[in-house]
Amino acid sequence: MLGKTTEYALRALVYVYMQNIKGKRPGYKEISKEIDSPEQFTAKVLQNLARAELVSSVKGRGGGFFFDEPTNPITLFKVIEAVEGKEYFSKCGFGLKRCDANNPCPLHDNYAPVREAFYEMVNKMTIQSLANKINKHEATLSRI
Amino acid sequence: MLGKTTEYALRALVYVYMQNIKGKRPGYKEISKEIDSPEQFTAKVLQNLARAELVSSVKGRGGGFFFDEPTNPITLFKVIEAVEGKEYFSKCGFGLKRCDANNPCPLHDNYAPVREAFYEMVNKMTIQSLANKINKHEATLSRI
DNA sequence: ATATAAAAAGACCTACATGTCTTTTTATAA
DNA sequence: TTATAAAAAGACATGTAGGTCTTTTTATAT
Repeated sequence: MLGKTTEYALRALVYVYMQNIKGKRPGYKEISKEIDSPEQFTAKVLQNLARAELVSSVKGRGGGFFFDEPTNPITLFKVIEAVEGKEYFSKCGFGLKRCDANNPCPLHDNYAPVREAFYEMVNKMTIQSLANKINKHEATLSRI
Repeated sequence: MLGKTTEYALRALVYVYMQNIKGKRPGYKEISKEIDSPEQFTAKVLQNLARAELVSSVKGRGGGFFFDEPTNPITLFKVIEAVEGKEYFSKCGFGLKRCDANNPCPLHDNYAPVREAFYEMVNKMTIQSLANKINKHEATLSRI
């Protein structure tokens, strides 16, 4: 359902947060190696996330990516919105230009609750909560 | 969530079924006009659906698209599978190669029920049930 | 038989997501 | 103050979904 770019973004931010907790600021080379993503493309994705102010970065020796306020939770929704665009959760599943409760497509009534469940899930889950699961060994970031 | 190609496929099949009920076999020109999709591309999508045996066609004068056994319901799942590929409902939402209940990604537990709800929905809904909603004026096929 | 109207087929094109390479900028260590 | 290590930036390349055009095949009406 999500594009590869969004997958890289999520994995990268989770890794950055996990390293930040340890007092480190990883660079894109380290990040891409750890999350198994294309190096240069990952750098670009992180640049875009930095521009969208979802993560911070410092250039130069000892630089890297980090969260300015690690306690300020970043929902997956914010990441999806930044990468996939604002319409991701609003466009009609049947492809109609105008589709709402008043003028529904034949999928509308059944599709809406599914999309709503997805929406609520990504608004509940955060980069921090994903990282915590990994730290508690309840989940993994590795692709092996 | 679904690609444009799948949207065209669903709208086209619903239209074909609605015309079949009236004893007609619409061609791709008529279909694309009615569902507001690109003519030649719609022809291709319908050819692929015919190859996948989700719809039948006859060439030549008076030809067009139709369902061999209109009473045999076609789930949206079958259409999605044919257009998007078999992995659509199985690939990991976090991008991990191996991700299951035993070796979960940090999204897994929360993502699985959302995907399951989508899966059940598209297995319950059929081309016929969508068409019936339109015939009962409970929904519309038009993009206006 | 022939003309016609339709789908089938396949070459080609376009836009965008994905990915790579090179150069520039900048912060810090030495 | 110079060298270095890092991100930023942007040009370039590739892959794939989406879309168009032309030719071929075939069923049917005449």
